[in-house]
Amino acid sequence: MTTSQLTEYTSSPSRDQRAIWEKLQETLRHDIILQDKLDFNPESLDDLVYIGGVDLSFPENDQEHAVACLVVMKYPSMEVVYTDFLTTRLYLPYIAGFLAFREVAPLQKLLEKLQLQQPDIYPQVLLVDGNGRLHPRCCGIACHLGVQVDVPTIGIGKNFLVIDDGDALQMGRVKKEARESLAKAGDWMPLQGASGTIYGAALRTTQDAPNPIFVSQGHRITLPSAIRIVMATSRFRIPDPIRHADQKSRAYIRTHR
DNA sequence: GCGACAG
DNA sequence: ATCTTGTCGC
Repeated sequence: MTTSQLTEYTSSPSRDQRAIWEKLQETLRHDIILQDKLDFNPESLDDLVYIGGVDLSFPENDQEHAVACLVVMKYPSMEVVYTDFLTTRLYLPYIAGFLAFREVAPLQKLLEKLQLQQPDIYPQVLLVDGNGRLHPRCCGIACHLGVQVDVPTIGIGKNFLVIDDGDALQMGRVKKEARESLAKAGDWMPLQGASGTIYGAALRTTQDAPNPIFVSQGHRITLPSAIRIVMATSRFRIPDPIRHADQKSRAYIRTHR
Protein backbone atom coordinates (compact mmCIF):
# COMPACT_ATOMS: atom_id res chain seq x y z
CA MET A 1 0.00 0.00 0.00
CA THR A 2 1.18 3.50 -0.71
CA THR A 3 0.35 6.84 0.86
CA SER A 4 -3.11 8.13 0.04
CA GLN A 5 -2.46 11.06 -2.24
CA LEU A 6 -4.18 14.40 -2.03
CA THR A 7 -4.67 16.38 -5.23
CA GLU A 8 -4.88 19.86 -3.75
CA TYR A 9 -3.29 21.67 -0.87
CA THR A 10 -5.39 20.98 2.22
CA SER A 11 -4.61 23.46 4.97
CA SER A 12 -6.90 21.77 7.44
CA PRO A 13 -7.60 18.07 6.84
CA SER A 14 -10.88 16.77 8.23
CA ARG A 15 -11.29 14.63 11.29
CA ASP A 16 -12.26 11.76 9.00
CA GLN A 17 -9.11 12.21 6.95
CA ARG A 18 -7.02 12.04 10.09
CA ALA A 19 -8.80 8.89 11.15
CA ILE A 20 -7.91 7.32 7.79
CA TRP A 21 -4.27 8.30 8.22
CA GLU A 22 -4.22 6.89 11.74
CA LYS A 23 -5.58 3.59 10.44
CA LEU A 24 -2.90 3.56 7.76
CA GLN A 25 -0.23 4.09 10.39
CA GLU A 26 -1.66 1.28 12.54
CA THR A 27 -1.59 -1.01 9.51
CA LEU A 28 1.89 0.01 8.44
CA ARG A 29 3.10 -0.57 11.96
CA HIS A 30 2.55 -4.33 11.60
CA ASP A 31 5.15 -4.45 8.84
CA ILE A 32 7.91 -2.74 10.80
CA ILE A 33 10.86 -5.01 11.57
CA LEU A 34 12.49 -4.10 14.88
CA GLN A 35 15.37 -6.55 14.47
CA ASP A 36 18.60 -6.04 12.57
CA LYS A 37 18.07 -7.07 8.99
CA LEU A 38 21.21 -5.55 7.52
CA ASP A 39 23.92 -6.58 5.08
CA PHE A 40 26.71 -5.40 7.38
CA ASN A 41 27.81 -6.23 10.91
CA PRO A 42 25.83 -4.02 13.32
CA GLU A 43 28.45 -4.46 16.06
CA SER A 44 31.68 -3.69 14.21
CA LEU A 45 30.05 -1.94 11.22
CA ASP A 46 32.25 -4.18 9.05
CA ASP A 47 30.99 -4.15 5.46
CA LEU A 48 29.09 -0.91 5.96
CA VAL A 49 30.04 1.27 3.00
CA TYR A 50 27.06 3.31 1.83
CA ILE A 51 25.00 5.31 4.29
CA GLY A 52 22.24 7.70 3.21
CA GLY A 53 20.59 10.80 4.56
CA VAL A 54 17.37 12.54 3.55
CA ASP A 55 15.93 15.94 4.38
CA LEU A 56 13.59 18.59 3.01
CA SER A 57 14.00 22.36 2.98
CA PHE A 58 11.36 24.99 2.38
CA PRO A 59 11.45 28.39 0.70
CA GLU A 60 10.20 31.21 2.87
CA ASN A 61 6.83 32.70 1.99
CA ASP A 62 5.86 29.60 0.04
CA GLN A 63 3.86 26.99 1.91
CA GLU A 64 3.27 24.74 -1.07
CA HIS A 65 6.75 23.85 -2.32
CA ALA A 66 9.83 22.14 -0.96
CA VAL A 67 13.14 20.68 -2.06
CA ALA A 68 13.89 17.11 -1.05
CA CYS A 69 17.46 15.90 -0.93
CA LEU A 70 19.10 12.48 -0.83
CA VAL A 71 22.80 12.12 -0.12
CA VAL A 72 24.88 8.98 0.00
CA MET A 73 28.18 8.96 1.88
CA LYS A 74 30.89 6.36 2.02
CA TYR A 75 31.70 4.91 5.42
CA PRO A 76 34.04 5.44 7.19
CA SER A 77 35.63 8.18 5.08
CA MET A 78 32.31 10.08 4.96
CA GLU A 79 33.06 11.15 1.42
CA VAL A 80 29.93 12.24 -0.45
CA VAL A 81 29.38 9.96 -3.44
CA TYR A 82 25.88 11.02 -4.45
CA THR A 83 23.60 14.04 -4.10
CA ASP A 84 20.19 14.42 -5.71
CA PHE A 85 17.36 16.92 -5.40
CA LEU A 86 13.66 16.88 -6.12
CA THR A 87 11.55 20.02 -6.17
CA THR A 88 8.10 19.04 -5.09
CA ARG A 89 4.64 20.35 -4.31
CA LEU A 90 3.27 19.96 -0.81
CA TYR A 91 -0.32 19.05 -0.09
CA LEU A 92 -0.41 19.55 3.65
CA PRO A 93 0.91 21.83 6.35
CA TYR A 94 3.05 20.31 9.06
CA ILE A 95 0.86 18.42 11.50
CA ALA A 96 2.54 16.70 14.46
CA GLY A 97 1.98 12.95 14.18
CA PHE A 98 1.36 13.08 10.43
CA LEU A 99 4.67 14.29 9.04
CA ALA A 100 4.96 11.34 6.66
CA PHE A 101 1.84 12.33 4.77
CA ARG A 102 3.49 15.65 4.03
CA GLU A 103 7.03 14.55 3.22
CA VAL A 104 7.36 10.87 2.41
CA ALA A 105 6.42 10.88 -1.29
CA PRO A 106 9.39 12.91 -2.65
CA LEU A 107 11.83 10.96 -0.47
CA GLN A 108 10.48 7.70 -1.81
CA LYS A 109 10.87 8.97 -5.37
CA LEU A 110 14.50 9.93 -4.79
CA LEU A 111 15.29 6.47 -3.41
CA GLU A 112 13.52 4.66 -6.22
CA LYS A 113 15.40 6.73 -8.79
CA LEU A 114 18.74 5.82 -7.23
CA GLN A 115 17.82 2.15 -7.00
CA LEU A 116 17.03 2.24 -10.71
CA GLN A 117 20.00 4.26 -11.91
CA GLN A 118 22.85 3.39 -9.54
CA PRO A 119 21.93 0.35 -7.45
CA ASP A 120 25.63 -0.20 -6.70
CA ILE A 121 25.71 2.77 -4.30
CA TYR A 122 22.23 2.32 -2.83
CA PRO A 123 22.39 3.08 0.94
CA GLN A 124 22.65 0.08 3.27
CA VAL A 125 21.04 2.18 5.98
CA LEU A 126 19.26 5.51 5.75
CA LEU A 127 19.04 8.33 8.29
CA VAL A 128 15.75 10.21 8.16
CA ASP A 129 15.01 13.64 9.57
CA GLY A 130 12.07 12.94 11.85
CA ASN A 131 11.16 10.12 14.21
CA GLY A 132 10.63 6.44 13.66
CA ARG A 133 9.12 4.43 16.50
CA LEU A 134 9.15 7.58 18.67
CA HIS A 135 5.61 8.40 17.64
CA PRO A 136 2.12 8.14 19.20
CA ARG A 137 1.33 5.14 16.99
CA CYS A 138 4.94 3.91 16.78
CA CYS A 139 4.96 4.81 13.09
CA GLY A 140 6.84 8.02 12.38
CA ILE A 141 8.17 8.99 8.98
CA ALA A 142 11.34 6.86 9.30
CA CYS A 143 9.17 3.74 9.76
CA HIS A 144 6.79 4.83 7.03
CA LEU A 145 9.56 5.37 4.50
CA GLY A 146 11.51 2.29 5.55
CA VAL A 147 8.55 -0.06 5.16
CA GLN A 148 7.36 1.43 1.88
CA VAL A 149 10.80 1.28 0.27
CA ASP A 150 12.06 -1.75 2.24
CA VAL A 151 15.28 -0.07 3.37
CA PRO A 152 16.78 -0.04 6.89
CA THR A 153 16.03 3.36 8.44
CA ILE A 154 16.85 5.32 11.57
CA GLY A 155 14.73 8.25 12.79
CA ILE A 156 16.52 11.40 13.97
CA GLY A 157 14.59 14.08 15.86
CA LYS A 158 16.16 17.36 16.93
CA ASN A 159 13.25 18.04 19.26
CA PHE A 160 11.32 15.72 21.52
CA LEU A 161 7.85 14.69 20.43
CA VAL A 162 5.65 14.26 23.49
CA ILE A 163 3.90 10.89 23.61
CA ASP A 164 0.97 10.25 25.88
CA ASP A 165 2.26 7.19 27.70
CA GLY A 166 2.98 8.13 31.30
CA ASP A 167 4.92 10.79 33.20
CA ALA A 168 8.36 9.67 32.06
CA LEU A 169 7.71 10.89 28.53
CA GLN A 170 6.58 14.39 29.40
CA MET A 171 8.67 17.16 27.89
CA GLY A 172 9.89 18.48 31.24
CA ARG A 173 10.85 15.06 32.60
CA VAL A 174 12.82 14.12 29.49
CA LYS A 175 14.72 17.40 29.33
CA LYS A 176 15.56 17.27 33.02
CA GLU A 177 16.75 13.69 32.99
CA ALA A 178 18.74 14.23 29.81
CA ARG A 179 20.48 17.23 31.32
CA GLU A 180 21.33 15.25 34.45
CA SER A 181 22.37 11.93 33.02
CA LEU A 182 23.95 12.59 29.62
CA ALA A 183 27.42 13.81 30.60
CA LYS A 184 29.57 12.89 27.63
CA ALA A 185 29.43 12.03 23.94
CA GLY A 186 27.80 8.66 23.41
CA ASP A 187 25.74 8.74 26.61
CA TRP A 188 22.10 7.90 26.02
CA MET A 189 18.95 7.16 27.94
CA PRO A 190 16.00 5.05 26.88
CA LEU A 191 12.62 6.69 26.32
CA GLN A 192 10.25 4.20 27.89
CA GLY A 193 6.55 4.75 28.44
CA ALA A 194 4.36 3.51 31.28
CA SER A 195 3.16 0.77 28.92
CA GLY A 196 6.70 -0.61 28.79
CA THR A 197 7.26 0.41 25.17
CA ILE A 198 10.74 1.73 24.47
CA TYR A 199 10.12 4.38 21.82
CA GLY A 200 13.70 5.45 21.31
CA ALA A 201 16.61 7.14 23.02
CA ALA A 202 17.88 10.60 23.89
CA LEU A 203 21.49 10.59 22.70
CA ARG A 204 24.28 13.07 23.33
CA THR A 205 26.32 12.94 20.15
CA THR A 206 29.15 15.34 21.03
CA GLN A 207 30.82 16.85 24.05
CA ASP A 208 30.02 20.35 22.80
CA ALA A 209 26.30 19.85 22.39
CA PRO A 210 24.54 19.19 25.70
CA ASN A 211 21.19 19.02 23.93
CA PRO A 212 20.50 15.44 22.90
CA ILE A 213 19.07 14.24 19.64
CA PHE A 214 16.26 11.71 19.64
CA VAL A 215 17.09 8.43 17.94
CA SER A 216 14.49 5.82 17.16
CA GLN A 217 14.11 2.66 15.15
CA GLY A 218 12.71 3.14 11.68
CA HIS A 219 12.78 -0.26 10.01
CA ARG A 220 14.97 -3.39 10.01
CA ILE A 221 17.18 -2.23 12.89
CA THR A 222 17.46 -2.45 16.69
CA LEU A 223 17.81 0.59 18.89
CA PRO A 224 21.40 -0.23 20.02
CA SER A 225 22.47 -0.68 16.39
CA ALA A 226 20.80 2.59 15.44
CA ILE A 227 22.64 4.42 18.22
CA ARG A 228 25.95 2.87 17.21
CA ILE A 229 25.52 4.01 13.61
CA VAL A 230 24.49 7.52 14.61
CA MET A 231 27.53 7.89 16.86
CA ALA A 232 29.82 6.58 14.13
CA THR A 233 28.57 9.23 11.71
CA SER A 234 28.31 12.29 13.98
CA ARG A 235 31.07 14.88 13.92
CA PHE A 236 28.62 17.51 15.21
CA ARG A 237 25.30 17.29 17.01
CA ILE A 238 23.43 16.21 13.89
CA PRO A 239 24.77 13.10 12.15
CA ASP A 240 26.66 13.92 8.97
CA PRO A 241 24.32 12.40 6.37
CA ILE A 242 21.33 14.41 7.59
CA ARG A 243 23.37 17.51 8.25
CA HIS A 244 24.70 17.34 4.72
CA ALA A 245 21.28 16.79 3.13
CA ASP A 246 19.97 19.72 5.13
CA GLN A 247 22.76 22.07 4.05
CA LYS A 248 22.61 21.05 0.41
CA SER A 249 18.85 21.34 0.08
CA ARG A 250 18.94 24.78 1.68
CA ALA A 251 21.73 25.90 -0.64
CA TYR A 252 19.71 24.59 -3.57
CA ILE A 253 16.82 26.85 -2.63
CA ARG A 254 19.11 29.85 -2.27
CA THR A 255 20.49 29.27 -5.75
CA HIS A 256 17.33 28.39 -7.65
CA ARG A 257 15.27 31.54 -7.35
C1' DG B 1 -11.34 25.52 27.73
C1' DC B 2 -6.16 24.70 28.09
C1' DG B 3 -1.82 22.82 26.95
C1' DA B 4 1.26 20.09 23.67
C1' DC B 5 2.94 19.77 19.21
C1' DA B 6 8.87 15.38 14.80
C1' DG B 7 9.42 19.02 10.41
C1' DA C 1 10.64 24.30 9.11
C1' DT C 2 12.41 29.53 8.13
C1' DC C 3 13.72 34.67 8.85
C1' DT C 4 18.86 36.85 10.92
C1' DT C 5 22.28 40.40 13.85
C1' DG C 6 24.46 40.31 17.46
C1' DT C 7 26.73 38.20 21.18
C1' DC C 8 29.21 35.03 24.09
C1' DG C 9 33.09 31.88 25.03
C1' DC C 10 37.34 29.74 23.74
